[in-house]
Amino acid sequence: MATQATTDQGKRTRDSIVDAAAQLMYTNGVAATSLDKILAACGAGKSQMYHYFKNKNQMVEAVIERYLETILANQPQIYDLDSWEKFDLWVEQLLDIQRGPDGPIACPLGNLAGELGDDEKIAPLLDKAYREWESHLARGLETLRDNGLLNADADPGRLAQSTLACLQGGLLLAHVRRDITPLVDILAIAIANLRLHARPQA
Amino acid sequence: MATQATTDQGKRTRDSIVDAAAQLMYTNGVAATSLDKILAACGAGKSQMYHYFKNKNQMVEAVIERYLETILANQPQIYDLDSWEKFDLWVEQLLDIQRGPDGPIACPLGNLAGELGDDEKIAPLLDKAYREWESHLARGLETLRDNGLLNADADPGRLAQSTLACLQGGLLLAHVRRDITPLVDILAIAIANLRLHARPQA
DNA sequence: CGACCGCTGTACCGTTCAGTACAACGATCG
DNA sequence: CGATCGTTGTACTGAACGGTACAGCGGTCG
Repeated sequence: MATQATTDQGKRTRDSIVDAAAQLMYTNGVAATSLDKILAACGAGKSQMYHYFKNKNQMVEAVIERYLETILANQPQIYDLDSWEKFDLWVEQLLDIQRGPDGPIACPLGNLAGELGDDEKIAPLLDKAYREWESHLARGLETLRDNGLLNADADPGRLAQSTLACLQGGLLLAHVRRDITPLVDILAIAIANLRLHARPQA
Repeated sequence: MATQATTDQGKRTRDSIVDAAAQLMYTNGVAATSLDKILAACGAGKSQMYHYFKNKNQMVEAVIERYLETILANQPQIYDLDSWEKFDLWVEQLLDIQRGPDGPIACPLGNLAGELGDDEKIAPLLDKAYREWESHLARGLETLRDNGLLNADADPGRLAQSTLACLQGGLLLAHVRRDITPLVDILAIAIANLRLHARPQA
């Protein structure tokens, strides 16, 4: 039980289960997403699901990983933050996604954080996912600092944390409000706050 | 069915049901909070619950109202924002709550927004609650503007929205992380952003 | 005092849930 | 060709779910 997929066929099956679960849980929440609905959505059977996952909780863990992968894949600019202009581009990339046809979309990690933030097992995994996300921002800021674009006494980790918090709040409010204005505004604030620590150029 | 409470006894019963539901739903999420658990927690019977509420969904609506009331009651300073110092006090009040024994606590509205943000019935109610919360901040900023402390061209509504977004993001991250640092930092950013629009004093 | 009505207790219903049991498929490899 | 093993289909279980039915309580007021 809870075996790892070894064949290509198995990997495909496992992946399609996680995909279906990720989509349904994003839209309806974890508790409201039954295993039967997931399996119906991807055409798999229950024995397959319990072949790859010990239980529903372990599937949620896989879904969290999937969320993080998707999030980072949707903002490739985050891997290339070596100038202030790149940070602007990163923000533009985020906003472009939100301006897409699916309207303002929430952060799937944030959704889970709301529902499962007090779950002793899940909360640390969400924290871990957020930290990885944040680490890419921190690395960008370190690059800026190393290139003399950021003050030496600025704390990249803490600035990255604040920037992520801004993003989360903006996404949450934009989603509930069905309007990206709060996200646009708060990202501008986040970037302006970062630039407060810009090193004056010679 | 779904009658309004008329006697004091009835009001007490209804209140205790909403209280129990609010607490359990905050901790475990809406879907994971069964009616039986709620009723067991407050000692009421099922007939009582269905006497005051049409169904579980309508109870969630009552819980949202309760959340807003509790939130505002916990930050009375929000009703008295007529100087920049009062904004600082408001932030201090928020942080004091978070430094309390229950550790970093999430925003109950934010929790529901994560789980039910795509629910056609619930999302507008959350939006409405957030707007009322935000309106108190906006009114404070308008007061500042009328008193010549805020630039005339600043938009109190939009600034209030950004401030609330900061607060939400900070609360979310602080809760998942079990550390209020992100909240402290982002509230400082939020206030600094507001003060950017302070009118230079003569 | 008796009819009314807001309130309460309890037993019950059909459905859905997470999880289990178990047999069988099909490719690979000795 | 037959054993093995990753994989899959189907049928099932006991518990928990939201919601209903209905009788009975206990004040108030005509």
